[in-house]
Amino acid sequence: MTLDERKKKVLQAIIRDYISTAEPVGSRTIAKKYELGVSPATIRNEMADLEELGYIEQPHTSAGRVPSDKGYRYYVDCLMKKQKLTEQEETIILGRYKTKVQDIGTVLRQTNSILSGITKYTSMVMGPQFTKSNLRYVQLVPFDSNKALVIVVTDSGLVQNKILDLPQSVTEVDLQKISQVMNAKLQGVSIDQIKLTLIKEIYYELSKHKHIFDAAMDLIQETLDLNHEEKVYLAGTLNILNQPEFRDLGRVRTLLSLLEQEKVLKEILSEGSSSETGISVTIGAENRVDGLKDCSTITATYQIDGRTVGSVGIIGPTRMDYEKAVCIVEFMTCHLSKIMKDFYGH
Amino acid sequence: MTLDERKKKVLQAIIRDYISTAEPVGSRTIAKKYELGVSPATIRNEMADLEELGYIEQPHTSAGRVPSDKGYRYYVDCLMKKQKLTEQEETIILGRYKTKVQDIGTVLRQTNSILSGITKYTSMVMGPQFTKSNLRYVQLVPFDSNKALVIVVTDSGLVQNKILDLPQSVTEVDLQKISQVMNAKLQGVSIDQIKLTLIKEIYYELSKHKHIFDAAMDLIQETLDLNHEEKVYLAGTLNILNQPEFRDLGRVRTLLSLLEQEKVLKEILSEGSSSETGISVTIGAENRVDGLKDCSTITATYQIDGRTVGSVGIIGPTRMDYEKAVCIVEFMTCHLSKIMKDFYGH
DNA sequence: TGTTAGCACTCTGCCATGTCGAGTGCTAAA
DNA sequence: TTTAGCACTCGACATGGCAGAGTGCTAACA
Repeated sequence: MTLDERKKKVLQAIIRDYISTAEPVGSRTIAKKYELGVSPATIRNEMADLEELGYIEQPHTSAGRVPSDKGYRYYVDCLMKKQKLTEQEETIILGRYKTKVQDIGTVLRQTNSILSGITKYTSMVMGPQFTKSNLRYVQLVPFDSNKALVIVVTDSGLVQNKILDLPQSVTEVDLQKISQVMNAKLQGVSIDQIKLTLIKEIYYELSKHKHIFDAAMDLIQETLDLNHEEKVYLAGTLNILNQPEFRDLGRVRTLLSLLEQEKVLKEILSEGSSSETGISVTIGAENRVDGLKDCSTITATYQIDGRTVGSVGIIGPTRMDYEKAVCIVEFMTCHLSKIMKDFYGH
Repeated sequence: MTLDERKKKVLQAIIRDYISTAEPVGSRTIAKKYELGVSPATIRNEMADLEELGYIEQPHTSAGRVPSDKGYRYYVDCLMKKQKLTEQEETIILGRYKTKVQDIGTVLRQTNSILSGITKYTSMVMGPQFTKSNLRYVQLVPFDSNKALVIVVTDSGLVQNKILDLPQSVTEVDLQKISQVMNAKLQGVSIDQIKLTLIKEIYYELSKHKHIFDAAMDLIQETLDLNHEEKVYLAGTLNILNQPEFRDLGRVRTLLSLLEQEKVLKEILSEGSSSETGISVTIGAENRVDGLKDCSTITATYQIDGRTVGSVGIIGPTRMDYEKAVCIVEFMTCHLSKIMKDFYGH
């Protein structure tokens, strides 16, 4: 189903115009603004064809045309030219990062806020997955007479902590000992795998210290039973209020309450991870999440050591500036990968 | 400026009615719904008086009356009866808490979400202030060949961490030593005070270890230069979309973008901390934050060991159900104080 | 003196109506 | 195949009339 040159041009003109004005676009406008060298009447004929093929739609008789999801899809796949950010835009973005990388959460938050600020859409960033990281360090610290604080650090820089109840008999020295054994056995192992195999070895090691054995095993179990949820950062939710398609309060509510659910954000972001090119555009009804049927998302992943560890995405109306947005998302993920590389410096 | 009995009753009826219907209330409605034993005409006279005194207002001629800020203030101070939650409501609230307290952030988040869920307003919770807590434990952990992770734990259960660059010469053993010295000297001291006096002692202690002295001092400086911002949790922002006074998108945008700024939230919450009773109601234009002039806030503080460590608040339209809301906020802070007490168990 | 009934008046919200402009589809001519 | 012309459709907007809610005022009443 390939379109002839002129149809492509008309479709492109419609989409470009609609993206920038948010108004149904008529034959006259196209003839005037985009120099196709033909009269409105001719364009009307082309438009009738395009409508029949499903690339554009008419909100009602005697209104202009509006791109359909299929139209956007064609645009994204075939018509859109891949842009590059200008030198200037890149420096603006880079300038917004605070200088020093001190912790990974801050970097992700910054990235997120820059992304939503530049694109004017809503953006999300998902951090490295805790369970897929390797354990770097475990420490049990006495907290008060009958509680201990557990700190688990992964090599992707994530730190998790929680407080455990401590059996009476366990002393500070015992905690130290347990920490040591765990570190010795578990360092460098991925959090995922720890539960399965290695605990036996710890059993063996600790069996030399009979008096705390039972208590210790409970503690280790609890220690590793951490909150495995990876965090999703969200920014620029209010940007949707500036989109004319969200002048309706009901819609705003629906979308915002979707965005409050981390589950949904993860679902959106997981879309991209399957794609080979790393960047993925989902348009309107292609979205698996109900209630996002008139939104589009662009997602991409970032890497540490070539290993995909997280993703980044934006959400906007289907009338999104795909050309620009794709290019910004791409730049941000690249840069994020680069930061990670510098930070973990191999 | 004390009102006679009947005026009080009329004002109370107007406010009650307006709170529940959000419609300007007329003399007829009051005469019918609230049994004052007089005719609408009489009530009209009373209303004219009340309007002259500034307790109520008329949106336009031939509309009913609406309470003014002054009217609400009088209601809150004099007319409102202090309610108590029913047994049943209390069990519902308590039931929403997940059983085990594992970390302080989770407790605060839960409290927040319960509060906004029950009141149907937007709620905020501010955690213990990091700088006012006492240091419980510091640990420098090697992260990779030239970085270390610092973990600082306070006795209010806050954990902060960040990554530092490490000078070449410092070994794992050195880090351990530095941690030890810091723990020995700083445990139990409030974060506020650490910077001022105690660092000298550490200087002295570490001067025995000449070879790492300079590096160590830098590290300690950096360690203590943590992010001092206390976190404010926000929940139920979308609840405002259900309030008829926010049917207007512009207003929604103004309010939501205010709520995105942590600074503003802190300003709101700080209101209450000056009050003696612990609970504080701010109505409409009383609000210092511009853009909150047609909102009311109710804030209260919670304690650990009788020491005020954080606060809790809700934001709603001035047409807020003060009676109910005050009572819920009060209950929540009491309960929060109780949780804290159990948790830190003295 | 306080309370009430009655009445004229005002303002909003709603609906029906009419008009204007934008845009289309169709047809016939170039 | 392209274009000009024309009739038609639909939404946006302004207008006017009407109903309903509520008030303020006045005069009568207890």
